[in-house]
Amino acid sequence: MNAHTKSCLAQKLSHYAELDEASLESIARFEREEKDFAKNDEVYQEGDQNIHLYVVKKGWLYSYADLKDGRRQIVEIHHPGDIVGFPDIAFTERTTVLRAAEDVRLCPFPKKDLDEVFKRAPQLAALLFALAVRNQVIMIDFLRAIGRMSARERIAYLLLDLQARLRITNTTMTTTFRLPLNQTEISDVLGLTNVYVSRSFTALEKDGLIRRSNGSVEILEEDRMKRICDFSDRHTKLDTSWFPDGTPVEA
Amino acid sequence: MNAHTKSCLAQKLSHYAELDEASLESIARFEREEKDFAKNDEVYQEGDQNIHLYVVKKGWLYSYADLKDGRRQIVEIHHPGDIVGFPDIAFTERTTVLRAAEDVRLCPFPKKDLDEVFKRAPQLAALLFALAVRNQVIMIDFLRAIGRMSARERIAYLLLDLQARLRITNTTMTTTFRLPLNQTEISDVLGLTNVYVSRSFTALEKDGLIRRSNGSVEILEEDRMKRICDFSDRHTKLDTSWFPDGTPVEA
DNA sequence: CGGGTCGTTGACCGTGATCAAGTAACGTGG
DNA sequence: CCACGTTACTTGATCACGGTCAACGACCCG
Repeated sequence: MNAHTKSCLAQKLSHYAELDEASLESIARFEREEKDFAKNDEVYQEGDQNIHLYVVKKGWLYSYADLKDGRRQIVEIHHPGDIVGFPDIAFTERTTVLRAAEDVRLCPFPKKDLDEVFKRAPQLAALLFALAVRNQVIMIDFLRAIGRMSARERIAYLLLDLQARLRITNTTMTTTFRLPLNQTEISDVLGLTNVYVSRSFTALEKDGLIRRSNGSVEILEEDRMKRICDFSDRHTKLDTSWFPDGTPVEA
Repeated sequence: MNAHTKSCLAQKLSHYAELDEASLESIARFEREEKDFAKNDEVYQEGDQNIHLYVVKKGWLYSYADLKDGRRQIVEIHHPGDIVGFPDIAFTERTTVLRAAEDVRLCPFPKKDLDEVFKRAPQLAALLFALAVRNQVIMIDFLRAIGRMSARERIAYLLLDLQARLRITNTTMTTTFRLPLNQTEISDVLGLTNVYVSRSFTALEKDGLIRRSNGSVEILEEDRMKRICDFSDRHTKLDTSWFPDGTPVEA
């Protein structure tokens, strides 16, 4: 693969900063290998050795944590262009399970590759750092949603969040998007039950806020939705002014 | 300040890796300035310009996010030796409010200082990166707690988490620690109400799991507590094997 | 056609929220 | 010294959001 052919990852990262040569080369190295997984496959388990990171090429996945008694919390949803596995690089073992929400294609690469990034591509290192901490902000927002919002508000929040994330790579996207998660999975994202997700979805639909049709969601009243759950988009803007070298840009 | 006098921050970071010269110098630069804040002072507000990071020298603080209707979620508790503000460095504005839980002393330093770290001290950059992503794991654990645990379990979780964190810098600590948060604040951490925190605390005490006396908590049955909430310590171990240079150590 | 998954709907229940009153500890000023 | 406000915690009574259990229909695929 040519370092200048923009992969899904390069495209997502370029959205935030004009990448220098060293950075582009590193990214290309991340995507040398490809591996496919079927829907519901579990790429790794909690407790597995933790050697690789994964670039998502195609399809949605999610990471979840179990309680011993079977309760489950989905803690992150992964889309094409995301790098999966960062939270675990500080540990030798996986702390969550990674499962394919549909058929997916991943690019595994060893986390040891990162030391090269830190030594040779400080700009990319800074960008990865920025994305890692941004993820934390996104999780903070989710914490707030799960800790303090009603079921309806949480669903509104999730839909708006997904929409904002998908808009980064798909700039033409309007208000409709595919949602390849069933209601049990959604309930595990939001700390609810599948039954109550169903009821809340129906309620939102009756209120004219959204419309559903076979696996897709349309957000009809974005503004009202945003007011319901006090939504703020953390995805489109990133402050890169403190980055070293390269030609940092405000995206 | 001499780069080799171990500050609270240097001490915490050294716990994870043997720091090289460049790294120690950077750390010293972080702590040039000192500033005191009184209990309940708000160091910064949501929406403030976001120029500084802070090293905590003394006292507890917490970061919280508000909903418009007054509901509040505390998303992180900060202890001496922590660096506060990382989640926001990817943004130009603050996404949370930082408030002093008691009288505190902070060392503000400009986030622009980080570009030097990325260029000159790749080892420290990697460590900060590791700590940032570890934070994400800690938040994942909290998400799971708030999304899927009962009130009692959440309180058990919080107490064990605090204990594990305090043990990093205070290795002599046994089972008792000071808890300078009132029950309303605890309820805002755990997504409960102050009333129910009170009831759950009383219940845990009646069960013989903990004991309380004026602002301190003693964990009487650590093992049983851990089983209740399926606790795993994310604080003591860190995988530094992928770090560049320096002399990485497994702590 | 039969079996699977998924979403919906109903009836009932329980955890934890809400509202409210009461107590204890503390500092303040007279 | 006491009257006072304030803040923190506790306890009780009631309520509601969302959980639980169960039945049913739609759809898909073999």
